[in-house]
Amino acid sequence: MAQIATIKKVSRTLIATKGVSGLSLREVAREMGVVSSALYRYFATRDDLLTALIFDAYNDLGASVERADAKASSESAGERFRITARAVRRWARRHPHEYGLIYGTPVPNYVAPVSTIEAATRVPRVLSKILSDAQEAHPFPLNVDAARDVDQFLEVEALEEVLVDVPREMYVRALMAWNMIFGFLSFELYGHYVGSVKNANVMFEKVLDELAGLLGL
Amino acid sequence: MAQIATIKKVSRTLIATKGVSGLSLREVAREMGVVSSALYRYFATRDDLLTALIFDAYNDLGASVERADAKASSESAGERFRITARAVRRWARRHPHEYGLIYGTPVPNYVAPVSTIEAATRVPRVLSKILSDAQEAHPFPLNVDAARDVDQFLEVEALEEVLVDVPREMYVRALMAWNMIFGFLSFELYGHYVGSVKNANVMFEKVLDELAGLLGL
DNA sequence: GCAACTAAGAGAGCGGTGCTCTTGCAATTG
DNA sequence: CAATTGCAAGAGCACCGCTCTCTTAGTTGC
Repeated sequence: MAQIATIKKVSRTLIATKGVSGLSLREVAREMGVVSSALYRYFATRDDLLTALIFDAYNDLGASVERADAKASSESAGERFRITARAVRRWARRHPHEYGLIYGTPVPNYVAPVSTIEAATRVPRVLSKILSDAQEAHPFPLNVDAARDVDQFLEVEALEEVLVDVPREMYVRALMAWNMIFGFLSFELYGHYVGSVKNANVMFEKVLDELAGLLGL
Repeated sequence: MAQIATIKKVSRTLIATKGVSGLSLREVAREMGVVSSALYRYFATRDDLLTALIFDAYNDLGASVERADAKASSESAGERFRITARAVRRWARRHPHEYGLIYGTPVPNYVAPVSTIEAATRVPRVLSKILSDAQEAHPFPLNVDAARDVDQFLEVEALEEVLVDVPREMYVRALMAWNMIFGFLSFELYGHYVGSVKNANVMFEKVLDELAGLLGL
């Protein structure tokens, strides 16, 4: 196996057990039976390795969600929304540290490269497709006022690339739903539901119900 | 000044400039003109120092929000909700790294002590009071079904201590609103709105409008 | 078939980290 | 005055990211 792939694989298992702050190049090297300086031939810095892992995590999550939606193509829009949202959650719970890598506190001075941004839109794209399909099937009565000034605070040109065929009236709620899903997972994974939510599975379904209502699904 | 207070103060300025991962006991000691081992008399470990800072951050945020709500006591419930939510956001934007300390990726193996949990409920308590006041003033028509099985997935006994006089029918939406506010801030502060939201001030107001609608405010 | 080049790891070392343990000093107390 | 206590200093351990030079193994070109 190419060394780069091995390094990333070992790093992922290390992150899975000790968290991202517990990832050290020296330990990766030790695990590989190689001296630490050898790794610098493949990753100039620890942050470069993290960037590669972030990129992979976005794509892994994106692929999982795309797969889930593809399998649910015959379902109703509301069901597809729930299925894909559950796929996001399942991935997050299975890879909590990789989730933290992409949706937790960013490493200081980290600037996402363009390729990462691209990978990060895969989940929103899936949710967007469901919205536009639903809107096409039976249009949801929308408040036209909501579309008037969205270009004042949203990057409509960029959003149109992701929210294809989604009416502008829905942009705010669509962003909210996206945000709510990941906000929920952060709260769940980071322990903010301890003492208030005892069955996150059920609570998540309730949240999905509310979001579906908000989105007219 | 007591050494403990000095250590925390220096730590806070250090965190503000270099982030939480950039906080080192040795640098704190250097800044104080003292040798690093001296600090271990006051904090047995770096994590203990962080725990103290987390506790302070929760209380600082809680006090800010309580103050904002107290000043808005004559306003309508909807306005109070917006004012306190804005206070949360203002605090988060002014103390992004302390925000990360409490709502970002937790340090591995970290377990919040009871005192911290108590401090963490100050914001929810304020939001809850607004809800119960509004419900008292003019009751919001609630779906009684929503109250039926909440004890199946929520810690109703513990929640009743915080959500005082808030009808159970609203528990899910109340938790969602709380979660949405912090989810929004995490997205805003951690750069997930780059490329989609260009004016977070306005977007936040739109989100508050939606949440107010959801809560009947 | 041999020389030249290249890819990849070894090893030493720098300055940094959290943390421990022993030592020394100074103030306070009995 | 003697004893105790509080507090900081200093040395040192094992780890970290990262840099630099050196050696080895393999490949290429003639």
